[in-house]
Amino acid sequence: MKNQDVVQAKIRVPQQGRSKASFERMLATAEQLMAERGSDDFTLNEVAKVGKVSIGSIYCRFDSKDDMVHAVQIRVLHRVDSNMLLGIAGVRERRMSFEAFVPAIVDRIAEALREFSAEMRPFMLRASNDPTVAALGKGSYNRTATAVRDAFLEHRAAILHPDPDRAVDAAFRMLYASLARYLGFGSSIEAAGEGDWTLLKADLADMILAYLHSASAGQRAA
Amino acid sequence: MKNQDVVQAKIRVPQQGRSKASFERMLATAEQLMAERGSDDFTLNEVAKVGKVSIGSIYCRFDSKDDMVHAVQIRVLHRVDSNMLLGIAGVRERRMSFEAFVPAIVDRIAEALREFSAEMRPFMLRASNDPTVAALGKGSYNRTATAVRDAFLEHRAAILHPDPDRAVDAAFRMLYASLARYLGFGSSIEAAGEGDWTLLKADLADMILAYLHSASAGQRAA
Amino acid sequence: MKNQDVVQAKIRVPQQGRSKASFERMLATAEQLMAERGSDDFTLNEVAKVGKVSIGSIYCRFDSKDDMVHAVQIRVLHRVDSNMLLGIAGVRERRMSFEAFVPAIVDRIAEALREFSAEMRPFMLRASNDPTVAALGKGSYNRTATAVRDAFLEHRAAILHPDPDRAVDAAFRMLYASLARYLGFGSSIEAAGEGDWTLLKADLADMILAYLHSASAGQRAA
Amino acid sequence: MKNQDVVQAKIRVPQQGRSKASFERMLATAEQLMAERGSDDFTLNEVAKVGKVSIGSIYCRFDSKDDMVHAVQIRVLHRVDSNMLLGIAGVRERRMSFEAFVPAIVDRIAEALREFSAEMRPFMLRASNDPTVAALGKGSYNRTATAVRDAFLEHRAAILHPDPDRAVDAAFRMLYASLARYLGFGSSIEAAGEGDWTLLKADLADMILAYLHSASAGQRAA
DNA sequence: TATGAATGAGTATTCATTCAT
DNA sequence: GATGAATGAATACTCATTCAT
Repeated sequence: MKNQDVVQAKIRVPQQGRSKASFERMLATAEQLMAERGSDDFTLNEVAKVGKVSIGSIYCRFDSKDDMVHAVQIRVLHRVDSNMLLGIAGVRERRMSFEAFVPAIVDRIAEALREFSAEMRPFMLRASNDPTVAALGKGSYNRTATAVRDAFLEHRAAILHPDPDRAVDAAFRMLYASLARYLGFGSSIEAAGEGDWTLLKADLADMILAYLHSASAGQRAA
Repeated sequence: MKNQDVVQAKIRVPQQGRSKASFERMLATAEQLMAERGSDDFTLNEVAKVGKVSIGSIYCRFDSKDDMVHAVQIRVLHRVDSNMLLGIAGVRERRMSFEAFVPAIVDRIAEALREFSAEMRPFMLRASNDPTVAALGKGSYNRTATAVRDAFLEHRAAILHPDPDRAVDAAFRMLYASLARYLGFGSSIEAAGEGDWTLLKADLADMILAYLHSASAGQRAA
Repeated sequence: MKNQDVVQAKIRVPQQGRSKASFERMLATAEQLMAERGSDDFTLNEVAKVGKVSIGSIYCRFDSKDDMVHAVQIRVLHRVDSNMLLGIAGVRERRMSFEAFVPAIVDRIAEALREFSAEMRPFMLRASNDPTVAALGKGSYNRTATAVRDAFLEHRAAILHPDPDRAVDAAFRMLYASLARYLGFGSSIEAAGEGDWTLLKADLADMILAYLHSASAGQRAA
Repeated sequence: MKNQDVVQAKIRVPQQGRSKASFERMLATAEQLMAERGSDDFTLNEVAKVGKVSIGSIYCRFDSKDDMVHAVQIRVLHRVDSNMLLGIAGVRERRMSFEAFVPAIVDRIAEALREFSAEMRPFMLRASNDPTVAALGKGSYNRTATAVRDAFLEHRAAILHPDPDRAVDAAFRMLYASLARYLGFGSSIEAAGEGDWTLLKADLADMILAYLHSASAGQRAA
């Protein structure tokens, strides 16, 4: 939240029709170029040309290319967040048994990430060198993490693990890391796309279920 | 294996003392610059200056900057591989119970990656845009994966999961993804370093143990 | 004609005053540097410095140094062509006897080439390695060749050679080669400037006259 | 003659077997590379690699790359000169009528140039920027010119032109320029290779014959 | 004498950013 | 506000020449 404010302060969002339209075109074009290339190496001249806006207009809205990238990221994360949060809420509403809930929510999270993987990848890579991108990404991650935690804890009774809160967090973190890696979000990308997506989701659900069901765990924890 | 040969063909490795020393200095300098910055955006003039070699000397050894980066990666992966494989072998030799073995090997893998995380990170990021880097990284990953699989399957009797081979693969993949993410290997880096390293290792060991012990899994597999 | 279009497509010609002026300065500077050196080995930094434009401005107009060279060539050839074609038309209008016409047109062609020899030389040399330069040069050559042929064939009655069309072509080719060589257009340049220009023109006129007047020729033709 | 001496002073020609062989290999390799590329843009590293000599050896023999190019040129011109002079002598010995002699000597000169066109072209182009190359070329040209003049003047009686010496010079110059241009020796190369070689030779012979036979010429001379 | 590794000035080209219109 | 031409620092790469061994 706070981060978005920091970023938005550097961006001049127009209210009027014509300006608004060209502002949207800038952001959409930059997003498209990044998604196509899988990285942030687009030039502002490309945005100007493809988006039919002038370089000057871009600098009229943003103080720098970095600010533009951040604005695009915010745009993308808005979509990711609503898709993700709505999806999680949808699963929650189905009021399934824990054994049915786990694969369902794993699937929901996996599909939400997959749907936006092309748009998110450039930011994942950039995050290592750009603290603002990292912070914005972390914000989105946290929103999802919270929603997932709440959904899991509705099934607190079914979780045999001695420390349910911590176990749910660990499970989500593992889930997110595994999905992100498969989707090629930069990490150890060499293995991206390897294996079968459906099997991956099944295995991850199995793991989470086994982990949260296991009563013996936690003994070894520090 | 084959990939390393392909790459090494593009590099002229000197045998004699003086040349060898300056060749090493080039690679060490490039590695250092990349590790410091966390990315591959160093310039050859920097390498020349810091490493006290001339631009010409660099081009005497490598056909391009890309080839130099690949040579650095090979150098790093050699160290990673020996550390990792020796570590895994060391754990195997201790002939522990499965319950002791799992945290031990998790710890070993985690520490091997952590030791080289600064050196590996730039290549993880570059892999998305450079197929050679991706292939070299995959080679290293596969060598570790094989050693880990073999070590786990020595405990085949303790694995209740209906398909031990697949389960071990899935567990390793999950483990690697989680560690890589924590170490900031590009993937969803926004969460890198979050949480406690010791706790993470414990949780991952718990998950793997619970997963491989669980007999009910696999029912959902395709 | 077509070649010029192809080349001009790669060049962004400004229309407005200020831009136009700096664009002209680039071309004029490049032309001047080439003419001074007698070859195409100028650098873009020289053009930038001497022409008081920035490197970036140059790349704003041309995609590459090659494209700039081609643009300069087109500029030079425009001047050569108009001078040449007007000169030939001027000779034609004087409606002289064939014996007066031949030295007159030889002189006209010779002087047109001589006037632009410094500007043309760099392109003559570059033509061997640059197909676009060769094609542009050929275009200009052909325009002159056609005009010359037409002018000679107005005197068809005076040409005793059994195949007037072929003879006129051969005569023009010989004339062009001899003048180009004298002017140092690369060919066997070692002899450039040797002898007297006025005498050369007289001798060439004599040769052409003798050749076109000779009725016995062509017997040996294949 | 004098020029060759000047050049040879900068070259250290070895006398002993092994050195001599590698010296020859340098020159032959450089010549081959130039003939293949049609220009002088080879690198000394290429000569070292292809010719299996070391860079150091090259600089042991020559003070600079330029000196090496000049040595190659001398080597080529030796071959051109002997071929040309022997050919001309051969034609002379056949003691033909003037009408048979002219096409015969034109053919001889044309074929001699054609045989060595690939080897000579790089030097023709370089002559514009390298006075030594120009001077060496001029020496060779002059040796041929003298031999040709002498051969023609054996037929002095058949030459009706009022100034036979000057006419023969002019005819040779025109002949050489036309052949050089056809063979692509840099000059107005755009037209190189255009038309038919056999027809070109026939036309040139016709022109020379007509010119030397014509009694009316010279009236217009200054 | 022979070797070939090392040198480094020099080149074309890119691109975020500025600013006159 | 809007435009897009202009800027110029920065970068990968070349190659004749030197010199330690």
